[in-house]
Amino acid sequence: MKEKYYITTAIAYTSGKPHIGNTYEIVLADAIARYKRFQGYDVYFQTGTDEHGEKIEIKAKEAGVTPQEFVDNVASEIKSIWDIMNTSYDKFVRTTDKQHERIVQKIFKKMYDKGDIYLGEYKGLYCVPCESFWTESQLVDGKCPDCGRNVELKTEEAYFFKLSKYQDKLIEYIENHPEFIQPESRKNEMINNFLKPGLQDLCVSRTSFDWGIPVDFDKKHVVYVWLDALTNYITNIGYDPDSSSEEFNYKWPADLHLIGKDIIRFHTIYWPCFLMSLDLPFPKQVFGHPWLIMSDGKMSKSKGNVVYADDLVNTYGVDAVRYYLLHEIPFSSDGVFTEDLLVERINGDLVNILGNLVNRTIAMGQKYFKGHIENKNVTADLDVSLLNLVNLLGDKVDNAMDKLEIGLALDNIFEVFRRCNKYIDETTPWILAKDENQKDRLETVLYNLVESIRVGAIYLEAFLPETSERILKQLNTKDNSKTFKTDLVYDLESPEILFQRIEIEKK
RNA sequence: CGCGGGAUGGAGCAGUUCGGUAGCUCGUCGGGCUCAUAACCCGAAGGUCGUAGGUUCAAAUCCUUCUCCCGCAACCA
Repeated sequence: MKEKYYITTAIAYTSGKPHIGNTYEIVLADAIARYKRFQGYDVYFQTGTDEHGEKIEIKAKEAGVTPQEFVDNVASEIKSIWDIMNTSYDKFVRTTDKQHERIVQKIFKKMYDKGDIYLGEYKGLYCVPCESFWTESQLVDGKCPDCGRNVELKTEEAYFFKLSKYQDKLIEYIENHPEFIQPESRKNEMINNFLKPGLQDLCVSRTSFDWGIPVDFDKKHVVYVWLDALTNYITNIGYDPDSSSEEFNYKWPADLHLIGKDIIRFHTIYWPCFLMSLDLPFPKQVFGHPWLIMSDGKMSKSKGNVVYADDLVNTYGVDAVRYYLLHEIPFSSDGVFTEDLLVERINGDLVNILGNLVNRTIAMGQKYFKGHIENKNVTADLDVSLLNLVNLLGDKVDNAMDKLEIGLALDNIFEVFRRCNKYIDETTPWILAKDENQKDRLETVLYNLVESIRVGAIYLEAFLPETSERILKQLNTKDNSKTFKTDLVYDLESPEILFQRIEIEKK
């Protein structure tokens, strides 16, 4: 029986089209999900959209459509970008799904009955013309950051969740489970900034707008933000406060919540407290990934430096963009995006190292043996270091992926391709080809190359699925073993360019 | 003194847990090769490892000072 692995992305807020930075998360999750499947796990990979809230209500009004029409449009746009990126999610969930709404209402009721949710008053600094609440720190010179006018203290009836009730248990859990929050530096932020000073109770309903899930026993309230959004991780796999499904018991707890570093607080404080209230176990790990930023800082519409994934894919191809995202963004600090760097990675790694290697190897196979390659076992000492490297690849990539070091995993795979290029120079097949007595040695050399490339391509699947498939198709093999085999027989297809060089003037 | 992370050849990074020849990718320069997408392979130059001090036979690595950069500091997702 395969072990299950439940991975999620955060659900994307449907306020507009996601840019390349927002797209990073789904690609990262996809690489992890694909790799886990490759390792034999029974993977369930969930993503989706967060569709309620005042901001959406306003945007819809501006666009002259109903909120539902608005989110339908944006959700399908988001889904299409996830598909363009060739991501292998198992389920795309939406917070406007009827099933989700019904269970959220039951969860709210259960927490209320238990005494974890109570009716209180939300006090905030309110800007009347903008109809918005602000916090002290958001104000600019004590005035509304949007319109610059004065704000007033306003109170609104609201339901609150008793975060304070659970904070001690949460601190204890986080201290005892260092792997829970990744990267670890984020753990300190949570403990020092929020948990140690003491948690304030969280506002979980609003009466000032309508676009949300109604509180069924108090209809003028809608469920506010996090209780609606975070619960998507359980409502879509069969959780029910009365009786959860077998599917739920199998899948929960999630193995990994992959989220942006900006919402770590909600996932490592609010979410565990909600789960304690429902007597459910915590997700095993929450990874707050860094961002892809532009050379002049964070991507934003006001800066006019926004880049979209679909545009890049149209120009450079899906695997080139995936490679860039997965390779260039470090584990714990932000990665920078420039088109020059993207082109450099494409030409340097995908074209020169990988594409050219596959091309020259297959071309030689065709030229010298009409594509038919067997292992003639005429070995030499210098073969050993290539074969060793290939056979160590699995451990290295497993290791890197366990630590969520995706860029390192890719480096390990490319190390094999680099080594293959070197092996060609070491063995000089074109010289062997001139000597009829060396024919079997030549075929052995080509076999070693083809087989090494095959293993590399097998490992590439999680990261560059399309490229992996194209390589294996050119090698014309169905064998998917993860180590160097000595007894395969190849009938190579004709060589085909994997990645086209990007000429500088083209950009 | 709010909390935390970081500063390593031209660029981007690894190495710091358990002190002992400073490593990788790109770039530059020189050479080799010609199977291949002017790709590939080899070699060289280039670093006071932010600053000042301390511990030690020995410090990028341990301790302390200072400087600079970044993240977080609660109901916006």
